[in-house]
Amino acid sequence: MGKKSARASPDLCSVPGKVGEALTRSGGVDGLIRSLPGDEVLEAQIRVFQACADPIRLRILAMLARDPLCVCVMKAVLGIADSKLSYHLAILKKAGLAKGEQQGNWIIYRITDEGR
Amino acid sequence: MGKKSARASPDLCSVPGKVGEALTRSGGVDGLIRSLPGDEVLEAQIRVFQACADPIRLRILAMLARDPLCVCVMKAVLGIADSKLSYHLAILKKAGLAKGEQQGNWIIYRITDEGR
DNA sequence: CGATCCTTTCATGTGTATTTGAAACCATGG
DNA sequence: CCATGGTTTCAAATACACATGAAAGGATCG
Repeated sequence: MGKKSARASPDLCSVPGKVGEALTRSGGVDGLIRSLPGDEVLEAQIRVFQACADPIRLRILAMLARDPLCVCVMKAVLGIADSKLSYHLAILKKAGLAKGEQQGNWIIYRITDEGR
Repeated sequence: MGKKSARASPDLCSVPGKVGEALTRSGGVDGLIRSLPGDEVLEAQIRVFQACADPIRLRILAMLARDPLCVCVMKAVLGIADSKLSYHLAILKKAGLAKGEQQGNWIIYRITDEGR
């Protein structure tokens, strides 16, 4: 029994020849499902891609790739409000692309290896 | 006049020594602004990152990286509605990460070099 | 301690991405 | 030409990311 599917197999009775062959080679629909990356892996990747999907954040990364900078300089370059900048920096931090380090009165941000 | 800035220079009179040196080396705030990527470049990058920032689309790319597939197989693997799948495929196409080619009754999708 | 500068948090408003189901489109076979 | 299976388009509902200004935190210096 059950040579075809664990998941309710929809009308896959007929697919183009080449696709069918490749599909069989990959272990059928079930094999394909198993070969996909798990949720945790996906979430980590998405956090990075999502973090890079914004013009302000890309500009921040471009700046930090040159030199570590404090928030006030980045603010001057980007011409945006403090809170806005802080919001984007937090996203970059959570994605592991940048990190900030307190130095006296300032916080110096630098890009991480991952971010580069 | 204007040795300091085209853009209204906010209080950059005092930044931490190291940051100040690096900033000078990079041509000051204005130099930094000029060194940033232009809007068109950013938009293209964002389209790609944005396209990758979704679990369904990442799974689609993972599948297509193995073999070209028709929509019906992807639908079976992902277990989502047709229209939803079509929506995500359109985004991947627009970002240049995948392309579809009509073959008889089916449309075979394959990953592009960029997508890989 | 009080003042000041740098930075983050909060609450709210706004727009854009995603979901969903119905309807339309397209190619094939009877 | 009509019926059918595969795929996309459309319009309306929902969710989520981003923007904004006010308020709060933290460190330094007098």
